[in-house]
Amino acid sequence: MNEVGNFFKSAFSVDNIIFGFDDGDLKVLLIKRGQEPFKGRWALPGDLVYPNEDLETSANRVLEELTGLRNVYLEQVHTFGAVDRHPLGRVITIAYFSLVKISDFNIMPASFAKTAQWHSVVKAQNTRLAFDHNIILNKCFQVLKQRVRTRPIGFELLPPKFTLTELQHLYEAILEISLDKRNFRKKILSMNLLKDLDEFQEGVPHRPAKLYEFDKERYRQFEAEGFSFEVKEGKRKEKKRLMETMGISID
Amino acid sequence: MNEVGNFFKSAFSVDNIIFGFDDGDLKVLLIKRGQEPFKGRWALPGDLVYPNEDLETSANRVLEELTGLRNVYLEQVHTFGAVDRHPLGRVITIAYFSLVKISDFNIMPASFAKTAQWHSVVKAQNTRLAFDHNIILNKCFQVLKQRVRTRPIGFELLPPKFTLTELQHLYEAILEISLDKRNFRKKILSMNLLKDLDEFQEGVPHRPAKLYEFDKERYRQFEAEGFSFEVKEGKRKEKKRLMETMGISID
DNA sequence: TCAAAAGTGTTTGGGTTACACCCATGA
DNA sequence: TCATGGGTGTAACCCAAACACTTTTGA
Repeated sequence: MNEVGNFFKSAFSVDNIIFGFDDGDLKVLLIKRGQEPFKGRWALPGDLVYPNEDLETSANRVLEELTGLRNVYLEQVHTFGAVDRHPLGRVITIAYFSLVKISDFNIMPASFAKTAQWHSVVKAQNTRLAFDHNIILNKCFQVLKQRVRTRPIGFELLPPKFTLTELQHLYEAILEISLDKRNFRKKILSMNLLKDLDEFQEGVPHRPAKLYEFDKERYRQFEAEGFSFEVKEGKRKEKKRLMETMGISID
Repeated sequence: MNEVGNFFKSAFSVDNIIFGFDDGDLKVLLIKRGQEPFKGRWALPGDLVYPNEDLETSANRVLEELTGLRNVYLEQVHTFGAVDRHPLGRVITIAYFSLVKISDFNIMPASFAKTAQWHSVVKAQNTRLAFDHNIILNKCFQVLKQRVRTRPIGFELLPPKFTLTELQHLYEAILEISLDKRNFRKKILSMNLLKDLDEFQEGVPHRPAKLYEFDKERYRQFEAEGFSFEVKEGKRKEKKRLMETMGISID
């Protein structure tokens, strides 16, 4: 058996499903494979895990090498290990997803564009990706959907300042449902996770919307309390869930 | 050693966190390690994944070799891969949890008792287990807690016929909260997942409770529909969540 | 008759849902 | 003045939560 054959006898990799939001659409960052197997196909960015590297470190490295970004939201989703998932040997892969602000990508190096490209998640799901990456993408999207209902992580995908409508469109894109504007605003604002900046959009051909900022401090506070908060007066519930549902309950 | 050789030195295993319920207490099946490292310590059952074996197959094998049981609830939870988690080399482990009926263990082989033993989950958490198994157990318990709120899987831990009180105690043990009897019964029965057997407990020193059976057929139906169901009359919600919360919302 | 657990209904409040019109801006 | 999206309130309903006494059985 040759070198490559030995190499792939048994190995593990990470794949990092990088989600972004732009143009009212949820996107995923894919890489065009330059070599076999699956040369020319789009694939999820990933790499073998280095011997001296924790899994999460590895997932972060994949992200940073590709985008230059650090300290983004990262979550382990699932490990895929079907015997035949890699044509060259036994490779299991640990899938993570990241949430990034596409606005940060303005500073991307030129070399980037050659191989990496944002794709609409829905379209990518209907494209034949390399390896078992369709399955992985589906699973990550499904977990993202669920996560967004129970934790206020949507902000990770938006620029620092955003409007409520942008936020609503984000939730609609992820959940693939439409939400009622008034109810959405009531709920989001009642969470007290947004700072009203008293600034407004500029250069829009309509009434400019108010800009908000995510209150990271308050988020950390909620995080510590498991995303629920004390109710001041009411004697009914001791704690109140922070999110849950965020609209109509369809899974 | 060269790069390739380093990659080759790694291995992956599965650990199967086997939960059971008995005596009003949530239990986990642990193994006493017979050799180094961690000789004499309690550990989660697990094994290296065979080259020609899918991960889930491997987790099922660990369960079957230990207990003889097949076709039990099994779910992948998380993959642990800290560089130093195994003293003998780089071994990442994919953690699964299983839900079994302890009543099935009456037929266990005698050899079983030597090494495997049920432990209260809470006590096990406060015991120093082998490797990073405390972390793994905690994570699995946490996921079980969450899962039990959103899917009717509690039945997997009970004998085929059970009383509503037993079911309530199960939920209380998993969620580590106390539940209101009347509200619990209302909610559980409203799900229509229980068959009233019109049978009763025997030989108990008090009024015998009615026995119920889990309606597997209806469960599969719900599963297909994503654990929500159509509401007949009401025009407010098209679909209604099946579970969620099951009591007081504390995480 | 006593202990022990089974079994059972109603009220209340908070949160989710449904729903429609006027406002501010740039073109 | 027109098009475009921004922004706002209220009523109905549903469900979670709170809560206590009677019943049945074996000892």
